[in-house]
Amino acid sequence: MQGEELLRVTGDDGERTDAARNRRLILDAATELVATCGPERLTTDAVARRAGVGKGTVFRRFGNRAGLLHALADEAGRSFQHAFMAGPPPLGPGAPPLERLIAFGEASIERMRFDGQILRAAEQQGGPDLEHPTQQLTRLHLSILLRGLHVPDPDLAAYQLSAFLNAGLLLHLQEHRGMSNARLAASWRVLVSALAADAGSSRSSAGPL
Amino acid sequence: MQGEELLRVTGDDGERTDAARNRRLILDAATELVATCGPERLTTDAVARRAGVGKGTVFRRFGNRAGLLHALADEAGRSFQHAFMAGPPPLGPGAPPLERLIAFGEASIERMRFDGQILRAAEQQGGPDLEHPTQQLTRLHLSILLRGLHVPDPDLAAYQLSAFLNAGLLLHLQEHRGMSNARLAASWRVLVSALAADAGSSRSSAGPL
DNA sequence: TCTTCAAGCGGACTGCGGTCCGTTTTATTC
DNA sequence: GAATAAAACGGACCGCAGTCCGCTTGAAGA
Repeated sequence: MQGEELLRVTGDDGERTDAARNRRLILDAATELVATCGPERLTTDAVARRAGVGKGTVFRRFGNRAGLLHALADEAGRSFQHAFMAGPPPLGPGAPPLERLIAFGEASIERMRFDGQILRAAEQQGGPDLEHPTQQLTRLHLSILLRGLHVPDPDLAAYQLSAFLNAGLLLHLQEHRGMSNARLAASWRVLVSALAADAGSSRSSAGPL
Repeated sequence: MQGEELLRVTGDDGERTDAARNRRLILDAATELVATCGPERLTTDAVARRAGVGKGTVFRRFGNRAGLLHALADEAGRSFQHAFMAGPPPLGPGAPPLERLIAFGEASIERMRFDGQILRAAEQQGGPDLEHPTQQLTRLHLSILLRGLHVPDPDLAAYQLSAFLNAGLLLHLQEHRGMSNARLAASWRVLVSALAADAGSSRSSAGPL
């Protein structure tokens, strides 16, 4: 009967200390297992066993296997996020939009070398979660740059462009089709340059860029 | 010791008659079940039971659940394939490449209304199979049209464009983001028109289209 | 410190995808 | 029609994702 909805500030977040500790244990265990056997062999049983927690705890913290993989992918991608949001140009702020877009694509393609496996595993587990915060942030970044180029429907164009940058496709082209990063980057450059040129020319009939 | 590698022609294909009969039984059973409960609730056990065959038979014929879903999707998409390969323009042959590209995108977007569910289910089952014959045919079609527009790397550009036309993305935009088919089609038109204009202008400095 | 109870915990349990292997069917040859 | 070998069959079996529910822990108020 006393203040039903009382606020408990226990850790950094509204998370109990044992819960926070277990979250870290699980993430660390998962990271080790991925490093050992690759993401596709990562079983929730193994993670729970290695972390010394019950299986239910893994699912409580991360919802499902996809959530766990996304959490791992996010940790891996944090430095990339920082690079395009606050790092040096042309990837970070300071360069003109088209150059930043080109740099973003090139960096995404390069990144597959390191994070591709985990990103693909996260994507393929139950269909890519297009509304995951990381995905949203990526698209927000793209749409701002596209708006800077005066592309007609930048939000939707951001979906289009990020569809091409997904890990499943890029890794496939690199591994199974043997395409070089240079070739992938060139095609990306053609695509975004075409969008930019088209938008520029339709805005003022003789737009130079 | 007698002719080890002897050729047996038993049915239309190199398939035994019981095998062919069971393939049809399984496909019919799966089609009915999909119509009843939707593709995501389609279990291989249920298909086998309904078809009156063993579970092993389902897997022998179709490899896995993804294979079965792809087979269903292919049946559903056969008329679409025919439309863009041999139907009336602008989707079929006879119209200029840019118009056919635009029509192809519009038709793909419209198609989701009918085949979207199955296509998405097939995609999401174990990651989209980019080298599935149907996918290859789609990209071949796109790359031919793109080559007609003198786009630099048409094979790769076909991958880019078909990435945007995948069912998971289109259905998400339609259902979860409430985007109209008109809006999706408009953005598609912008994209391919930009590619065409860019390729045309770089080929001859004052290309009119 | 003691009480209270929401939050967290964990492992047995369920359902489904996929495999395995002994049995049956089919087409061919003699 | 009998023999034969390959192909197909089917259901018991296995591994893993995800759920459920009774038990434990830890934070807040008294």
